[in-house]
Amino acid sequence: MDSDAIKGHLTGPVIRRLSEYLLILDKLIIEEKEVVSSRELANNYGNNASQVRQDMFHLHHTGAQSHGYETRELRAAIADALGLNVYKRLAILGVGNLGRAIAMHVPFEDYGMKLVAAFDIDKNLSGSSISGVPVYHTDNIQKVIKKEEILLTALCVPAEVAQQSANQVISAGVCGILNYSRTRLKVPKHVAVHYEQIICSFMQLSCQVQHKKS
Amino acid sequence: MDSDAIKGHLTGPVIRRLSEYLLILDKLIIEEKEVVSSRELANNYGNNASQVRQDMFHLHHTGAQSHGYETRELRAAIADALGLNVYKRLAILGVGNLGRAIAMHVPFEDYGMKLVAAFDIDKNLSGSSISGVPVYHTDNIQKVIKKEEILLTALCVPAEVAQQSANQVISAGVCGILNYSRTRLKVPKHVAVHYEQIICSFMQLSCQVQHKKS
DNA sequence: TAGATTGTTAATCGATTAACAATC
DNA sequence: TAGATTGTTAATCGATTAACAATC
Repeated sequence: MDSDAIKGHLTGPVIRRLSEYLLILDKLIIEEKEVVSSRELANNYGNNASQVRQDMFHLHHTGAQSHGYETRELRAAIADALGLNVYKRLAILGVGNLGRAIAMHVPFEDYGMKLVAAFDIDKNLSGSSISGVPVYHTDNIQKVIKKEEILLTALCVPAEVAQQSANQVISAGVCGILNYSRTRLKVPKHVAVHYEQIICSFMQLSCQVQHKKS
Repeated sequence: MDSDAIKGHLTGPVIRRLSEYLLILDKLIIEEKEVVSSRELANNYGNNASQVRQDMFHLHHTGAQSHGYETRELRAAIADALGLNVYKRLAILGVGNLGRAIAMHVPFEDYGMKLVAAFDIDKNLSGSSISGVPVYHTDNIQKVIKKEEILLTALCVPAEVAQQSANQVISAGVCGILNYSRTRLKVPKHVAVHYEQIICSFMQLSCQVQHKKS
């Protein structure tokens, strides 16, 4: 397969946009729209048609006629390029409000992931389930991660225990962490960490709003 | 004040990094570290010293001696540049798990914002409070937003009602929206929208992990 | 055919990194 | 002084935008 070679060339910004196009396409598909032009897609996303076409170019997606892209075909091409056809097994650490929100409302199955476990330090939660997934006590992190062959983890624990939790899941084989805890993590080079500092998004918004006014 | 002129020149990527530096500095300050070098800050954030110094340059922050930056001074300079000294009043729409998580765990007060209201369509929640903030029924959005002079809103409602909710808050005067609902919004030009598509962050992580392996 | 829209290259723009003299 | 580290300019790199021939 040369799709691996293609994927290897996608840069961060392109990957991000492709994933956002995917959501837009899914909405269009539900609306039974069969064809979409680069211009329409750009209007939806908020960029310009040139960039959309450039992104398709990176994707090597040539299945387009000269009157737009087939929504379903494009959806499949993007999903393939992002590797969503190879299901990734996922765990959530911390079943507070945030962990719960993610477990319950993020449609992992539609986008190449499968939530298979959740962990919490609260013993009252052990043995319960959320969104059809068992909640384990944090004592069992290593054992369950290995047994369930979990690759990705969302860290929704307090900052104080985040590094320790990260260490545990990494030593059990996790190689991708989405970090919602308000702290920077030290991890080995083979592990990818994405930081989702909610407060930083608020600051960014706040800062931009202010300029518009003045 | 020329601080406005400075702020106007900060670009998106710079603003984002500055806000992240702020969190790192706060950690260092708690640890009673009084001076930090561009190299140390870069190690914490995960970029390089050159970029850190370039960011300080954009900030016009010259208060540095030739053996590092005073953590407290730098903290203040960044907060000033980001406009965090002018408190922004904030509301959360949707008190589900996500809205609750944000209300309870995001330290707005430390970063120039003040949460003053929450809204939910569930009448059982009306009149209750969360994190010391009253929860109103969505029928009162316009009235309360105006009365409380709310500028920013976090949208934590289901996709189906997101556009409608956005319309309401915008017409009441909100000019910045942090959108956690899985949908694109159509808004007038004077309104800033930041998209936080959680599923897209997972896809990005998943995609990158895959390449590291192959 | 005329019109719409793509695929692709080239031009522009902006962001990151490197380099180094100046400073304490 | 020697060493560490900044401030700032220049060089590099990458991402976005523009342009337009090719296609249906």
